[in-house]
Amino acid sequence: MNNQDVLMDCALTLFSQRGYDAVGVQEIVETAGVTKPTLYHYFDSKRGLLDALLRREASQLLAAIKKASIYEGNLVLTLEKTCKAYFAFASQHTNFYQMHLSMYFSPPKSEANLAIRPYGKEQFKILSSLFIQAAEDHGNLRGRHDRYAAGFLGSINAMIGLYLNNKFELSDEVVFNTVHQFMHGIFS
Amino acid sequence: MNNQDVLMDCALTLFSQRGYDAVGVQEIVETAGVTKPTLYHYFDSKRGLLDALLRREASQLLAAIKKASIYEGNLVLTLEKTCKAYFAFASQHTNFYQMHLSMYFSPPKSEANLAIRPYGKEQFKILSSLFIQAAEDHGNLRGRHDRYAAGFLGSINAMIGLYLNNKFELSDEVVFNTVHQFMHGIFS
DNA sequence: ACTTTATTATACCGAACGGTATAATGGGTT
DNA sequence: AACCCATTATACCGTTCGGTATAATAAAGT
Repeated sequence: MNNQDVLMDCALTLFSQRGYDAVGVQEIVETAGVTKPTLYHYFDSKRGLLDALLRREASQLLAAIKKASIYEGNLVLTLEKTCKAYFAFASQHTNFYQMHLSMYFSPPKSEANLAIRPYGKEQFKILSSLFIQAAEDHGNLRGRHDRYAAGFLGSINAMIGLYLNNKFELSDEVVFNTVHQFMHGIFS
Repeated sequence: MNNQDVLMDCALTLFSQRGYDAVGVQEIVETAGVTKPTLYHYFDSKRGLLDALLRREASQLLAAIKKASIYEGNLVLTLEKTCKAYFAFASQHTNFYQMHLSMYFSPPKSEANLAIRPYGKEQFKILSSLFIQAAEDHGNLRGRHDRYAAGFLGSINAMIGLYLNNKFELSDEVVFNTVHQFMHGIFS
């Protein structure tokens, strides 16, 4: 395993637990067992390390969501696939999803938020376009794709939040419940 | 206006835009037009300033939610009142709600998260108990109060997130839609 | 054996960090 | 006028911040 990946892995662990600002470069390189110039050899700056980390991880998330959210006429099925993709990714990349969440909601002018914004926009676009496509078959959805995308993602992240706090597992049952509730509400 | 409040207001503005870690004590006192010892006279530390700020603002939010979420037999009505209380507070305390959101999702061992955790727990307890009470009238809700609390709060915060990004206003129509969608799904 | 090239270690930079010691203020009370 | 006391200003503490200059090292190619 090369030092680039070791550095990114260590940075990911530290960032996900205490945040980008609170973790110093010194601590990262000590954890990785290398020295500072090594870090600056691979990444030009602390921010460069974060960007590389996002490129490596967030692109995987986006690819998974993009693939899962292809609409083929069955909205429930597509939402379930998408929700499942989120849950699977969050389970397999727990640290990264924690960091991703914290960056997504971080203050608008913070370094972390500026770094993740493009990926957030992209994520939102993917979900929005899903609801736009679905609105062609279900006219009563029309014109609300932004709200639906935000609401659906909010529901998913609420469940992942519970998972990250060890409240429960992200089973297929939770996938079903999340989507079913989104589609039909809590009563049915 | 006394310097305590001026300091808290300035800190709030700065924290909400760039985050607790990224804002130095020096910048806070300069913005407030005072000097460092003044800050340390009123608050023992930077963290003490944050705690005082949370005491002042978050307690208002909790009080508003607590009052709005009293269940009196009509779940839809109670959820609408609660949602409206969130929206009203977020509209009137934009900066604080932005900071509150970012702290709520901040890394689990970050200073910000440790500071807001008790308020987060309390908030969650208030919403949970609402669904527990409602389950006495609606048996099919039973045993899922955690998921409902998280999901409802997630939906609310998703809308407030859109509002904070200037996507739209938090009108009564959005209150109705948010609650209605939570209760009956996106189709009806 | 020699050179090249990628990678690493040591030591340091100025600036900003959170926090504090000391003493000068200035307004109200007696 | 004398005093008190809350509040403030100046100047500084040691530490850590992100970042870098210089050179040693080690492996690979010729």
